[in-house]
Amino acid sequence: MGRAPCCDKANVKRGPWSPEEDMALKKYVERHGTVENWIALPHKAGLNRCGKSCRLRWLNYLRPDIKHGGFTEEEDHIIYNLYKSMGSRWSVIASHLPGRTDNDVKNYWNTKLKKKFIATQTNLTTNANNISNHENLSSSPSHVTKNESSASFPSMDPGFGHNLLESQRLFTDPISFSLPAFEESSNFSVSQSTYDAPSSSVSMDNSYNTWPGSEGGEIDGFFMDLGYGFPYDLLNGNDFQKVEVASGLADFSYGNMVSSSETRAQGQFQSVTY
DNA sequence: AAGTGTATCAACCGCCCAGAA
DNA sequence: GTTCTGGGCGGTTGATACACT
Repeated sequence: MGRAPCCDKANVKRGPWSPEEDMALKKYVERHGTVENWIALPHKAGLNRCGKSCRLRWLNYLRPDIKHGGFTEEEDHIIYNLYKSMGSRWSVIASHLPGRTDNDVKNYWNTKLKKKFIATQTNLTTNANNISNHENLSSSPSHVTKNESSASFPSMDPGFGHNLLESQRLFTDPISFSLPAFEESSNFSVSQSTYDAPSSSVSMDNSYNTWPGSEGGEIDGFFMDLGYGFPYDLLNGNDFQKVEVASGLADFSYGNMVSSSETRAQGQFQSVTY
């Protein structure tokens, strides 16, 4: 059996709402507090609109507690994490973001965050693919020129703390960034730290808030900073359980955050002499 | 300045589900 | 138990703005 349409689509106005229509809808809802029957509302409010359209207009635009645009970094992180864990359940995701609607979140994801997500995934894949390139460099001459390194080294993923243009720029210009600062306030522990640089032996300082050699401007590198704050960064934006440790690169484990001894994230940094 | 491509976002479409009849 | 109805949701479209050539 077919379903009866909610309204006579041929005889209702469609398209953008006029300020007068907005006013009429707003007045009606505010006067009645709640709407018991959206289908009946247009007639009562004197609107020549489909009831569903009225509901959508109210929920997504006219509601007084709605926030428009200007998503914060924190909101980005929440959306990203929830999307990773539950997929495109926009209404559930939106319920974690006061003042945001499912439509808003959905649009924001589709137009902006998805690109960041794809960039992240692509970058991680590129990193993995470049590992062998990097290993090959260990037999290269000790000084790596900027051009050579651009061709051979993976780029830094700038994470969600950076805008997309910056992400894209870094992606194609892998040695133009500075080392990200480590924060001390994490449970992160370094189980090993080895790295065979073409020109020198480099290891991570065990206090992990400095990158040995960076002061001299000779070391550049990347870390899988996905923007959640270290070390949470490395747990998200990638299937942490399945990341293979890159041989010959820095190798870290997160004993306090995961139980599996096999669970590791990879980090790597490169030596570049300008 | 004009034409074209791209990004953004409001709005619509159609399906699913729960509850009422 | 079946049918009908409205609410809710995710996917998609289309108009507009903006950027680029």
